[in-house]
Parts: sequence; C-alpha cells; structure tokens
Amino acid sequence: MSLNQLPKAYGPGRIEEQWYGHWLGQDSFRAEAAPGQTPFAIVIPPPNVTGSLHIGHALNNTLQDIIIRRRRMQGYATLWLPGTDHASIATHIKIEEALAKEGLTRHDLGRERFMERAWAWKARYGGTIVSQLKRLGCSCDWSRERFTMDEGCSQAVLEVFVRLYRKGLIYRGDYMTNWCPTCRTVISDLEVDHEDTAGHLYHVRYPLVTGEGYVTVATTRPETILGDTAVAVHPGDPRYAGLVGRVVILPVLKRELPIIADSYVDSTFGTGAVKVTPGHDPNDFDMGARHGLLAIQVIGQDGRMTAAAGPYAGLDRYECRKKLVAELANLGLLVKTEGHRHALGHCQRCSSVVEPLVSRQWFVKMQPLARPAVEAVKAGEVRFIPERFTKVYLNWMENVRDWCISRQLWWGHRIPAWYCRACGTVQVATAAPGGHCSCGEHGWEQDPDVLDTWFSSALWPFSTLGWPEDTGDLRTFYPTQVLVTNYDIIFFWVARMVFMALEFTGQVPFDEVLIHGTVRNAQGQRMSKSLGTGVDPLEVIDKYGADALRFSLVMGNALGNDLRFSWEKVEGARNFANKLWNAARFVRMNLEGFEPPGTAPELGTWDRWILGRLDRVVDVVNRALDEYAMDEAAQALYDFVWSELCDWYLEVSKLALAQGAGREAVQYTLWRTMETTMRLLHPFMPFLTEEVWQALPHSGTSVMLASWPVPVGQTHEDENATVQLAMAAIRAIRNLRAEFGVPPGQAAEVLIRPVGNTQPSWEALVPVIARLAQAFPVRVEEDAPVPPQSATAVVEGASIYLPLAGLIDFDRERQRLERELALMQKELEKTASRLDDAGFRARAPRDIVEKEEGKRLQYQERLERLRKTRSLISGGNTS
RNA sequence: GGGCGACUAGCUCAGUGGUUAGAGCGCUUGACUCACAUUCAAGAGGUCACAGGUUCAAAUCCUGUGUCGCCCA
Repeated sequence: MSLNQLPKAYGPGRIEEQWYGHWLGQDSFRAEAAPGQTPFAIVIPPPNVTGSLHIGHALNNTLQDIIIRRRRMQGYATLWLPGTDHASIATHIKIEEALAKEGLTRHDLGRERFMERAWAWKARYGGTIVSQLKRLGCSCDWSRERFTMDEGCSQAVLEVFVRLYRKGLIYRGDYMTNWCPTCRTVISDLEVDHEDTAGHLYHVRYPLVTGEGYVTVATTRPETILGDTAVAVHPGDPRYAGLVGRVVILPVLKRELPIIADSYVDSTFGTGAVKVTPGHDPNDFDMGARHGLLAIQVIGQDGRMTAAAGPYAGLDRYECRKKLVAELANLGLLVKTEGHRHALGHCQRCSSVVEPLVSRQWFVKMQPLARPAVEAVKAGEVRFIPERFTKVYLNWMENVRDWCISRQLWWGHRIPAWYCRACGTVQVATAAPGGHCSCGEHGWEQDPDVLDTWFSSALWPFSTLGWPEDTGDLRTFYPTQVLVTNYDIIFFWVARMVFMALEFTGQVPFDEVLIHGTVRNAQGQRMSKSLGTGVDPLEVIDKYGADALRFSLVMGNALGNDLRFSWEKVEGARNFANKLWNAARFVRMNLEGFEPPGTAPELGTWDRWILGRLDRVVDVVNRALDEYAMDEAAQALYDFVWSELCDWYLEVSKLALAQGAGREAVQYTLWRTMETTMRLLHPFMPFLTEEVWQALPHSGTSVMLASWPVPVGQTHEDENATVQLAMAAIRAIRNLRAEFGVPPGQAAEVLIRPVGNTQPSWEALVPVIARLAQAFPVRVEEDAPVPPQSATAVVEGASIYLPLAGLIDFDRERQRLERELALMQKELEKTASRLDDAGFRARAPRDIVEKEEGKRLQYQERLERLRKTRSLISGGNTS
C-alpha cells in the first residue's frame, strides 16, 4: 500500500490482531532471566475462571501492562504471570443453577458427578477471560499460566494446610459463624455485607416465675425467643438490682430462664434487659460461654425452625416471626412494637440474610500470623501506594479475628483431614492415611468440606512460581515487585498473601502494592450485570480499539480514586489515537528516502525546540511512572503530542519541507521525535505504537523490545523562550483576525514593532508567523509609524499592528484595549503589592523575589504600550 | 460509634506553599486550509464547599463545620 493510500482514520481492528499474533509468534512475553539481568515480576490478580472480563479488570490489567511493558523495555527480566481463580462459591452457585434448570440438586448427582460437571463447566468457560485479556493487549507470559486448582497450586494448598495444622495454627471447633441458608455454607466475616435495614423492635414481657410481675426485654428477632436460655441486665443497673438471680418464664415454651448480670449489656438500649440466645447471636454466644448457658439451636441450616422450636418447628424463620408475634400479642405479652433501623448481615454472593449459627468448622488462628504481617508493613517491607491504604491494612490486621476456612461446598480444595469411622480420630495429611487407626478399626473418611477460595489465593505469589518445590522461577522471580489491585480486596487477598508469604517463604510476597479504585458508570453507580449498569470492555474495544480503552482508563484519574466510565472519554482517547495516526502518516509521507544519519545534522530553532520539549516529556513520563502516576504520564504525552508536536512543530515543519532549506534537519527531527514518542507511549497504547514504529526507520524487531527513552538533558531553554514569543505573536494575530472578522482565506498585513533589546530575531520568525497566522506581508520595523486604522496587540517583546481599513470598529477596539489594560493593571497591582511587602522581601526566597521583579517590569512596560495605543485611538487614530 | 475519601468551569476530573488555577467533554463564533472535520482557529465560563488559623505567600498546611460516598465495628 502506498503512503497516500493509508487510511485517513486509524482502524484498530486488523492492527491489534496482527501485532498480538506477532508478539505471540516471537514469544516476546516469555520471561527469561539472562545472567546479570534484574528480575521484575508481577502476578496477576487471578480473575474468576468462568467469569468474563468487566471494565474493572480492564483497568486493573491495563495498569499492570503499563508497568510490565515499561520494565521490559528498560531491560529487566520481566515476568507477568497470568492465571485464574476457581472462585469456589460463585462457580458452585452457577453450576447448581444450571442443575436446577434440569430439576436436579447436587445431592441427586453426588459429589463425583457434580465435580465432573464443574470441570466441564470450567473447560467450557475457562478460556473466555484469558482470551479477553489478550484483546486488551496484555503482555502476560502465557506459558506460565496457572489456575488455583491445578496440580501445583493444589499441592501448595495441601502443604500449607498440613503445616499450619501441625503448628497448631489451624484448628477445628464448634463456634458461631455466619451461615448462609441459601448457599448452604458457612462464610467468613469478610463475606458478610452489613446493610442498614428498617426493622422493628419488639418489647416482650417475660413473667417472673413467682408471678409477681414481668421483666420486659426488647428484641429485633422475636423468633429467636424460642432459643433463649437467660435474661441479662447490666450489673450496675439499679432498676434490676433486685432481680438478678431470679427466674422468669419464657413465653410460649414456658422454659425457666435465670436473670443474669453481665457488663456486656447496654442499659441504655431498649428496656435495659436483654434476652440471651447463645445459639443465634454471636455476643450471646460469648455471654453464654461466660455463664455456662445452654446454646439451643431453633433455626436450622435451611432457615427453617428446628424441632427445638416446639409448635413452630418446620416454619420458615420469617413465617415463624409473624406467627410468634401474633401469639405474644394474644397472650398479652407484647408490650409494644416500634420502628427500628439496624445493621443486618447479608451474604455477599446471594444477598440472603445471614444466620449466625453454631457449627463445627475449621479455623486459622490469626494472632501469630498477623503479628509479622503487621511488622513487615510497618517496617516498610511492603509499601502501599497510595500510602493511605497502609492504615486500612494495619487497622484490619491488628484487629483480625480467626478465619473460618471451611465451606460446605464441593467445588474447591477438599480439606485434607480424615476421620476414623469408628472413633472419630482426625488425621491431617497431604494424602489419605493408609494404615489403621489406633482404635484398631480401619476405614477413614475425608472431611466433606472444601476450603475458602481465598485460602488458595493467599498462596498465589509463591504457589504459582512452584512452591513448595525450590524451583528456578521461585529463586529468580520471588519475591515479586508489585501487586496491582482494587482497594476492595485489601483484606480478602492482599493481607492474607502477606501473612501466608511470611509464614511459608520467610519473605514478603511483593515490595509494593498498587491500589486502584473502582470503575463506575457515568452516573457514579457501581457497575453490575444484574442491574444492567455494566459496560462490556469487549464492546468498547470493538468500537474504539484497545488502545483507546486503555488510554481512557488511565487518563485523568488519580491512582486509588474511583473513576467514572463514559463513552465520551473513550471517544476522546480514540481521537487521540487518530491524531497520532495522522501525525505518523504526515511524518511517513515526508520521510521517503530518509535514512537516519550517524550524527545529527545542523538543527534550526524549531527543531531544537521540539527536541527540547521531547526531552522534557521523556523526563516527566519517567518521573511520573516511577511513582505510578499513570494519569500524569498519560496527560503529559497527550499534551506533548497534540499541543506541541501537532499544533506547532508539524505546522512549522511544512515550511522547511516545502522550501528545501533545512529539510534534512526537519526530517531528522520528525523521525527522532516520532520514533521516541512511540517508544514512550508504547506501554499505554501498545498496538498503535507498534504499527507506527514498524513503519518508521528503526532498529530491532519490535517496539516492545526497543530501549526505553531516558532524558538526554537537552531542554534547549533559549529556543523555548524564542518559540514562546513567536507563539504569543501568532496567537495575538489570530485573535485580532477573529475579533475583527478577517475572512480565513484572506491574508492580513502585519507590522511588528520590536521592543526592548534582548528580543529574538523577529526577522527570522517572519516566515513562520506568516504561515501560521496567515499574515502577508509581515514587516518588522522598530521605528515604523503606526499604520492608520489598525488593530493592535501588545505582547512581550513586540507590538503588533494589523491595518484593517474598512474592517476596524474603533469602539470595539477601544473596549478590547480597556479589557486588556484592566487585566494588566490588576496583575501589576498584585505583583507590586507583593513587592512592597517588607516581609516578602525579607523572607521569600531570592529567586521568587527576582521573578516578581521581572514580572513587574514586564507588566509596567506592556501597560505603558497599551496606554499609548489607547491614546492614539482616542485621538482619532489617523497617524 | 471509629476511620478514609471527595467537595476546583455546565459535566467528568487534574493540580500537596510561590507565572494571569488547568485539561477533556459541552457551549458560542468562524473554517471541508495540501496529516487529521475522529479536524483547525478564536472565545465565553471558576470569590477552588464554608468558617477560623499558620505563613511574607494557602486551592494546596492545621483546626472546626456542612454535604456526599466508602470501609470497619
């Protein structure tokens, strides 16, 4: 295809497919550490194996790809290890839903056939998310892709469980945990969402056994009355002082309950007397333990009342509540019912109201593990970015409770504990016990439960590198350098990885944790499939390209903050891609026959200027990326490309390219600027930059393996100052043209009267001014008479006159000048008052004072010229 | 109840002590100018939530208040 046939608009589709295939073909993502090369590793936060990519993944993986691509170009031995998570409960629910459509439950199938279905499900949907990451451009080492339930990771899970058990850090016991009656499993504290819910506070009378009155208690959950085993008051509460030790009768069931004193009771809540239900409330469970009370379970795992609920057995818990409240009212024991808001625990997965139940579960003892994990972060061995998330982590870790890790599910890692069928003795081992139990019987049965998914995710940074084997990858790439994740899984995942890593590898799992926010929709709502507020990243990529999606996600968003997705932003990024494409098209058209010379040719002012600006942007991008300020880096690149390179340098370059004079220097500059920009932009927009870079003179096989730009320290400040003056002059002329309606096609005559003696050579700038401001002829004369009927612009270094006979409206011109005068006057006053302040002169740094003085001089001088111009106009402006 | 964050142009957001506080979108005016109308040029638009304080100097630091959001209990 000849250059002129290159499409005028950037079309990402073919280019993305072609280059991703090329990179894979070249095996460019594979991590291999050559001797002497510094490793740099990231493990991916493993997405749900059967899920599909959502916009949050797109952000998360874009950030990782930016980091890893830059490090790769910088010459590190980079590893970005991809993989997926088995997402025990989420996947389990999906499979059960599919079964339900066939009228089946998992129990109809049995464990083995259920697992077959689960693996088939995984095989069917497991590839989706990985292929979607490829569409996004992620440069993961796919040869090292892992899955939390693959053989190696599973081995690590067993090993960790057994070691923790032997160390006494995993135990089994009967405790109150959060039970989800819908998912039919226990869940950890972290999997419960507390929502403020409107409910009722029921005041119920419990008659004293002696028949001489009542104690009134208040409860939000009357159905649990059936499980009460005491009534408690605060020991210091004078209202009940005489009642402690006496006995009340439980309504309906007629059980006798002691009145106990416990300082846990809040005497300001309700009546100051509370019912105690050790079987259904975590605090009551503790109180029951203190007072030796019985824990009676009246609500079963299915959310229905148990036999212990007497006449209410078999009813759903809410049905029971209704009937029981009615019965209490009948009996005259319901004093009152008032509206009451309280926090209710809901299952994170299915939103059912969680039921606190006592059951036998496996737990990880957290205190001994948490302590080193707190220390490591306090000592700075793991650094959170932004820093404020350190506190979130520490606060949780310092108050962490034991972690319930067993789940009554089948999809996941089965707990490696076996029980003797005869005596119940427990054996914990990485493989089924072969011999007999000491009781003489043989026959072991494995615990039916599986482990919390996060138990295996917690090992991810080292299990994926081969642990517990001492592998080369583990030695080379562990600990990893940075973990990139959303703030909402700091507890679930980040914290757990830290303590597991410290316990099992003696090292932190990563040096830095980069925390980003949540992507919301344009209205600021959380994106969710069920609410229909989600946006499919694939749809975005299809429409605007992966580069545009990536760029739109990092641009204009400070790290750690939530961001709003909007199609307008993607469109803006797409426009930027198109701008780059066309700039590249222009460069290529003008580079035919060009070979990069060994040494740079003699450069002109504008050439040196843009190279200086390029050097500056290289510096800014590097500094920004060093502290993970992707947004700043993206913004700097955007501004450089659009507002400096395209708006000015490319336009100026057309002069030399047409005239021939300085053509070589311009070609060299165009090439160097464009080629460097492509390398600098590559981590953000991998596809477009590869396409453009390949089309420019270059060395190497791919921009992703080219060297990363570093500043050369040539900012060309002199040229910068000159160019600033020229730009100001051009803008001023354009402004006057627009203000007075000079038709765009019509050249305007311009007189430039330089002022001051340290000004640039305005003569040299004439051709550029002529072209960019459509001015002709442009005269530069210090002492030329002011042309009659002209509009005037006062800029630094010159006064500019546009003779506009017939076009000029003197009233309008006068108003314009007044506006400028007022503005200048205001600025001058501000500067002057600062300089008149003795405190400022005495205490401000010298360079600041000098700067202010320079400003004052300049403002005074411009003000003077503006006044002269005004008086000319007022005098009729004939000379 | 404790903690965190946000509050800057009509909208979405940058900007952690010192140029006339910026960008994108939107808006107004004009232009299909030979890389790009996914574009170009010009313009309007802000007492930086509020009140105190520190400082020569505050959108920026401190204290308090308000509104919204999130996390933990």
